[in-house]
Amino acid sequence: MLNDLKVSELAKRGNVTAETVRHYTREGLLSPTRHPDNGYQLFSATDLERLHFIQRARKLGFSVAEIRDILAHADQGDSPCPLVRDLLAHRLPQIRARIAELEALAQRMEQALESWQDMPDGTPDGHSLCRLIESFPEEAPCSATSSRQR
Amino acid sequence: MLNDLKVSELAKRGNVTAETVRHYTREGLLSPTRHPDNGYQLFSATDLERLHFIQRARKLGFSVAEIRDILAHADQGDSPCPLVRDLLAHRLPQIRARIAELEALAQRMEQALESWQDMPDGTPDGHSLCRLIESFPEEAPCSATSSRQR
DNA sequence: TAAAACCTATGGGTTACCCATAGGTCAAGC
DNA sequence: GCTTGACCTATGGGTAACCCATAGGTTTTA
Ligand SMILES: [Zn+2]
Ligand SMILES: [Zn+2]
Ligand SMILES: [Zn+2]
Ligand SMILES: [Zn+2]
Repeated sequence: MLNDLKVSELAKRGNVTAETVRHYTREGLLSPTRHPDNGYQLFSATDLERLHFIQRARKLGFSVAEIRDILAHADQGDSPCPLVRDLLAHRLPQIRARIAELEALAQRMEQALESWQDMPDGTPDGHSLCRLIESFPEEAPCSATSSRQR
Repeated sequence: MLNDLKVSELAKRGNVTAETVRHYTREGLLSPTRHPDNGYQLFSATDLERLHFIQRARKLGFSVAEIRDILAHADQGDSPCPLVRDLLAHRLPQIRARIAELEALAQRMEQALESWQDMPDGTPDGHSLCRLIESFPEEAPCSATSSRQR
């Protein structure tokens, strides 16, 4: 059996850093026992399965907090499936919106670089700090690029 | 003249919150004087121009730390234009890469939701926590969604 | 037996703010 | 003159998912 893995051993098998394993443990996604003599954390084969599960869920965009909730449901014998479907269905349009924001930002950046090709470097005077940047409009207070996800 | 604005007055004119003005001040982008009697921060018309400049730069994707550097160059009479061009040229491909990551994530999410339509909700047993999530591969350790920008 | 490699816990850093708290200041109305 | 509310101040904690540094104990290896 694959029992009694130490932190770095579990990390190696899961292809993550030991710090990541400790992080998931701190956040309650993994619950190792302790070696009675030295206090080292001991992970089981089940924990390795959980780690693989966590990685799959992370790759689908679930947050660590959400995965903790999903695992808590499963640990209680309660089906997490409705929660899982709901979380993903709600997150997807947010990701799409974030992509649209970043696409708009990238286009502003490209337009800036392009229009700057014809402009010489300038020295700031009393009212101009950098004509390159000032040549761009500001309109809405940059909420398009700074809004948080979720 | 528009001198001697208090925090919330400058914030209102710049269409940001007072907290944002304080944040920029803490970070060294704005340098208000102090009212000798009550210690209130006093912003000038120049600070309002700087705030507008900051917002234009934020909208082009510059970080607060980068804008502080740009302003420092300008304050020393040194042209920030080369720095500005360089920062944007380096940031753009990173934004493009981030967009590609999020696009890949969105497609995984869509594929998951689609394939889940045919799957019933399940109850976790000893080895399956959630068959929905487990029906998806893991491969690379989810670096595609968790890698930091910059 | 001593060094190398590993473990522990704690706390600070990352980004661009937001918010809560406690206490001082100012304008207006009574 | 005084209360009330709106404003100001400084401090510190929160966000997401980790990474890293430190100090000290443990295990393994030479
Ligand atoms: Zn729940
Ligand atoms: Zn499920
Ligand atoms: Zn510089
Ligand atoms: Zn310039």
